[in-house]
Amino acid sequence: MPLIARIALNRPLRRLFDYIVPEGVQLVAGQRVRIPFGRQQATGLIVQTGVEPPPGVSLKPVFAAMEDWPALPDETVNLLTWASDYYQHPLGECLFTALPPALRRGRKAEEKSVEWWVACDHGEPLPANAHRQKELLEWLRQRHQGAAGSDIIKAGFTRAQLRALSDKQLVKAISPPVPGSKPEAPELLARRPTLSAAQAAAAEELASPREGFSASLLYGITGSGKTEIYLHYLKQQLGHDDQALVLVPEINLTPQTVARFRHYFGTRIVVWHSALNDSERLTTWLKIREGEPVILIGTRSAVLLPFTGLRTIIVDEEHDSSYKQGEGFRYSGRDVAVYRAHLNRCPVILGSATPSLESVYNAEQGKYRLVKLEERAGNATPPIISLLDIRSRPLEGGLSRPALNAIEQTLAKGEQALVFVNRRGFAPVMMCFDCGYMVECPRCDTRLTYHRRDRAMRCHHCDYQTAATDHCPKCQSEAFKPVGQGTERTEDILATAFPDTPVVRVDRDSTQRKGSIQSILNQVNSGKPCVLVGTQMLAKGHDFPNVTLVVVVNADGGLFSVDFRAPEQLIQTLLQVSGRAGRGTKPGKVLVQTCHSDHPLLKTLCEGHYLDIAEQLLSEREESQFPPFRAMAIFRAEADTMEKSLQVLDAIKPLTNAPGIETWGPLPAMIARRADKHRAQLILNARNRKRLNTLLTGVCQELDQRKLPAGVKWMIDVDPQETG
DNA sequence: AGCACGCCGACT
DNA sequence: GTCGGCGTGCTC
Repeated sequence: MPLIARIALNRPLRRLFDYIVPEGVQLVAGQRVRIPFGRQQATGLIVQTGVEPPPGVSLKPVFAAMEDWPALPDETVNLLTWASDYYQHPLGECLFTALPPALRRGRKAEEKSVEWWVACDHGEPLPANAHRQKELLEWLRQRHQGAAGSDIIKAGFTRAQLRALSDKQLVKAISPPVPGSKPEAPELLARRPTLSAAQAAAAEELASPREGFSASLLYGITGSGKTEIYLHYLKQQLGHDDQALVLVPEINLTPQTVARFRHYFGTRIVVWHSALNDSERLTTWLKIREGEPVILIGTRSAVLLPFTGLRTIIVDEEHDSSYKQGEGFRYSGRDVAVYRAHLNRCPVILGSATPSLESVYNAEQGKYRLVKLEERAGNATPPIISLLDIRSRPLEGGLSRPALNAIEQTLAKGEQALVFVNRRGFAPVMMCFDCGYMVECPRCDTRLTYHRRDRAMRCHHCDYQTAATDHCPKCQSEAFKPVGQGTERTEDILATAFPDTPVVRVDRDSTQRKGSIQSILNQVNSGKPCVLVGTQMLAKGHDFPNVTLVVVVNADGGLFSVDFRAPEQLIQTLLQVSGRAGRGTKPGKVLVQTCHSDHPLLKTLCEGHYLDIAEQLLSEREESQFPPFRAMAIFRAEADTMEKSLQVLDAIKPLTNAPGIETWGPLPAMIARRADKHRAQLILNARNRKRLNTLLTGVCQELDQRKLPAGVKWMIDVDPQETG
């Protein structure tokens, strides 16, 4: 009786495949194998061995194991098996997300051997005109250990120069020195962040890894210094052989953040984010897999890496919606982190100034330990927030007279102002003032956004873009102008109003070039009066000590949205951006322009205590039976016609008919057509999460067997972030 | 996802 | 008469 192994492939198939384990081959769960699949070859991951062979299928044998060790340790296989079930995503695709791209594609699990060059003592003389070769030789001599070929190129030399030196036997390639983790300097190891009394008290309340699993919600107001607490915690609690994971939103993973951690932990800090190339990913992945005691700072996908000695997880800005993957394997990095801490019997710390309602609720339920830090570090005091009703006030570039006056006064005092344009709902579009036409995307149900810098109109939902025109494309009228607040227009108005002051725009367009964010930060950190204009990006993380005024151009975008999360997100954004004011010694002021100054949500915002607002929002969620009081999942469908999408969801709807589960829809998505796909959704709202999960598993099984109309793609989104 | 098999339109 | 379009079905 041959041994049978059950294998997962990186394919969108909700099933596994069985293979014969050849005589003399040892296979364990998590191991990578080469297998025949149809008439191709594929890389598979062993899920189970010693299974009953399925009746009536002739099995093929595994070609070979790709390593004699499991690429994924049991812990990681267990984590992803859970996640596959929880998020209803095929196991194979889930498991493969824990591999670096190189290993997914079937490459060997070893680093490409680096060519290492050293200078020789003797060799042929250099010609007098070979200046660069001479410089390269000098450069290499300086580094007595030698240098990797790639570093030589990075230093500005060329392959040809290296080759020329090699031909003259002035340099030679040797095997690279063993990197070996050299111990950090004792003085670095001894560094400790200095904590205020309030910070120390909060740090004290966090559970130690020795206590096994615990989840702490660190509620620390903006500017309270949560990072110092993380650093202190890791210094205090992490053993020398332990691994730790620090999750951050993509936008927060800046060189400054990493440098701050490196100051205390040196080379123990490694990073994981979308900008790494394949070989950097492989190198870091191998470190993690080999159990090197690193502290990994990473974005969402870092939570899936094959750690073997994980003893602490920190999720910074845990409320950030970018922790939820929006396509494919739609997991929440934060929620997976909590489950992983559970698996590892280790602590997880969720930090935020504006925690998600889910986490606040879990704290109330006693599932999370609530640790509060309500004092700003240093002498800073929380900013004063006030509403500025702009009904029937003339606006210039979105700014009212009182707001402009406040900016003027701030600048006159030698301080800095920040103008926040909440783009959600207010992007500049080109409109004809004669016929009312607004330029639409040909592939989506969206309006094109006007970008003045390059006179282009772009769709923010697909990659469509076109040149802006002077006339209305419909009626040829010349009364064709951008309307709505964009950062560029606001920037213009401010530049005109304050001609002697630098106006700095911070958004995706202005920071795309490498290093430009740094020059912006340098300008701001110089402390000289200036006005910062920007979107989301300004709300995150950065410390601008001389900013004492924040103006929110329009707060109303999220007030009346159909999305049940909109009010929470609005408040979080407003408080995060407010937190940019008064972080130094001078007090901060926040002006929120709105047409609804009597709106209860905005009124509570001014009273400023986030947990009270969260309480209010939670009672609204309870009343309308939304998460976290109910478990939610969405079936999404997309096809070349809306009819097909709706038809598939109509077919799914009766399958979801179960006690304790409400089904809403199907309805076209808020943006019904996106990149020429017509999208619809069916919302499931369940009293019990386990029952919902069981139901979804059954529905998926049924749908996999049914023949559905061609060309329709359906997917499940568990704990959706967006219900539009 | 790939990839092959299969059945209908414009070409050497 | 064939080359090739992408619809449908299968992969242990």
